[in-house]
Amino acid sequence: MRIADFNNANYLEATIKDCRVEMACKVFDRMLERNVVSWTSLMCGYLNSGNANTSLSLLCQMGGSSIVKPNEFTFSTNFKACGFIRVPENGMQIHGWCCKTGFEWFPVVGNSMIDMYSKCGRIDAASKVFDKVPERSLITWNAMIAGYAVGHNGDKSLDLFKKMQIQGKLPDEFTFTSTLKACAGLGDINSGRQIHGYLISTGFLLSQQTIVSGSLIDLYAKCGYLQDAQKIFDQVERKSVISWTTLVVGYAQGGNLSKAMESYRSLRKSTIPVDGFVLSSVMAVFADFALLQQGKQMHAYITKTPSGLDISVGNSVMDMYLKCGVIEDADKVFDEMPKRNVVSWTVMITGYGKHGLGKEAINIFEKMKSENISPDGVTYLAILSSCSHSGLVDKSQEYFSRLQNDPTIKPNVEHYACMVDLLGRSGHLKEARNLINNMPVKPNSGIWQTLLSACKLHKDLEMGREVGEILLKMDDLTTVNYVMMSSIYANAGFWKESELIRKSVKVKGLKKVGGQSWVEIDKTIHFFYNGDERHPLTSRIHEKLKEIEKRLKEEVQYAHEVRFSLHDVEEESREESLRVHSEKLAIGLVLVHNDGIKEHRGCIRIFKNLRVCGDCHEFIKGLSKISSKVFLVRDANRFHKFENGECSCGDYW
DNA sequence: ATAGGGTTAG
Repeated sequence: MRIADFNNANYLEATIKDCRVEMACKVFDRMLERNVVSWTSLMCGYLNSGNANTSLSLLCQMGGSSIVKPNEFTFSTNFKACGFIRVPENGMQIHGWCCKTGFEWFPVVGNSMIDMYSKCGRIDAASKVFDKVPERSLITWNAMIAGYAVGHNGDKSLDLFKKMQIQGKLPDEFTFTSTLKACAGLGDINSGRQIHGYLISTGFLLSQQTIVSGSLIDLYAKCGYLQDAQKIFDQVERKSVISWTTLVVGYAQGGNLSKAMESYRSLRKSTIPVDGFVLSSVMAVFADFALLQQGKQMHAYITKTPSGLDISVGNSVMDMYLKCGVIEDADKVFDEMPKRNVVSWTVMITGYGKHGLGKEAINIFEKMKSENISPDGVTYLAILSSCSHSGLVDKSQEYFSRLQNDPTIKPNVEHYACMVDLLGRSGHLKEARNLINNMPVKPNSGIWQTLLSACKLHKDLEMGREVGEILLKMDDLTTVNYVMMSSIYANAGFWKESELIRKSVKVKGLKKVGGQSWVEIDKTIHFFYNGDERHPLTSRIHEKLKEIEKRLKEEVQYAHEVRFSLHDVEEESREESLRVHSEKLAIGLVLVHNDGIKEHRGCIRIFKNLRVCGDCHEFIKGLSKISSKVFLVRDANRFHKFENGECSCGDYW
């Protein structure tokens, strides 16, 4: 078992390994004479069983000894330990120790330091070490190229790849896999194809087929060339579960659900056992598509399979239940997990937040401490957005200052965007603007979009104009940016400007994502576009919707008015809103289907890829009242639970 | 006893 696999290994295996280390430790304790080799061996033992912390504390003990001194083997082992558990602070200390003792000039030490800093996300520190290495071996180059590739500096990986060849170093299969990863990250299919060519001509594609093909599958899949990915996959003689996972994820991320499932089924038919990686990947597909029945079925399978105990698998099951709107089942999985990590807690906080259960999300956040798990950047994002979904302004400011005072986390633009959103929609536009101006990170187009939608909500034409200009300079390809600007002008009565902007969208030929909703009935998923008439029951659906609208007008004074939602980041265009929105069609189908059934249990679950519009929101509210049914709608942003004429979002979304 | 590569969950 490689160290990197440990997190996902099942517990039985880990325990066996642990027992061996325990025995080794007893032997070590009874040794009369312990030299640097016995110390280092023990550290390696712990590290290989995933216990990096123990290795580091042994190094500490060694530091207090005047008899044995660490050597280059000891240091590189512990750099690996630091990289494994991502503790750059410890790594830097050991780095200093190496400098004092002169070990920094040993090739192994330099190489492992580059790797350590890269794995800890300190890419600048890694490159400083790289620059100082007196004699760069192939391993040195590879470590640095890999560091850049995983750290989203793919262009630098490719630069180094060229440089090393100029200096006469021949790349090997390690170099190729890292540069392929760089290409995949950059979406640079041309460089990727070139490297594919090298791999064929150098023979590495055949000699290292399984791993190298894995990188190629990932490259083609990430760049959207699924046919090429499939072709490579088909040619691999000894397919590994990794190749399979890469392909499944590739199809899923390309939106091709049926191909993703087809690949997974072919893995199950093969003799290769599934692992935690592929299980959590497939479960994530069910979560995103809200396929509750299939998710449940797989959950049942997971409980019978060894890797079902992996934390990441449990986390993905929880996330699936939450994204399907079944909080109770997620709770149960969470409570019964044998071990939880920071992701487990974050999944729960995010899930509760999206259901508008801000106070419960806060409870979960505070409970983390009892298990000695510290929040990370994503956890803070989860709690901030939970507060935001529930309108808990004070609480979110409290958590934001906790985040700023947390020395282990650097707030990123997403954190600031969350605060800008909260300030902006509560009407503190100037403060929101100031926050952007004074934050230590570079604003992206997303944060300006957030501020712009707040300007629109509060009808601040002056700031809206200013922000719109900044935004369109950064991103003139996204339709919603124009739509928002146009409606800010329209709201202020500047019809000409408004129309001008709308026209420029048409001239540029920008496209937007179409609205799509779906519903699961008796294990079948029915998808609807806006104005979709493909469903065989379309005429009955339309009749049903008309009947409801008539009753709504009579009974709850529902007016077919188009109310602008707060975040119309994904607002559907005017033309589209004249057609029947997809969520109404999905609801219509459920009601038509239910006509033949006397009793139906539970709530009706609808899913949508964009945000629900104001009109549909009012419609479902009214429908929940006159029908005495509960509707749970997951849109792109959060859940809306419609019950007795009211929505859990409090009309504020 | 040591250093570099393909996949996963928020």
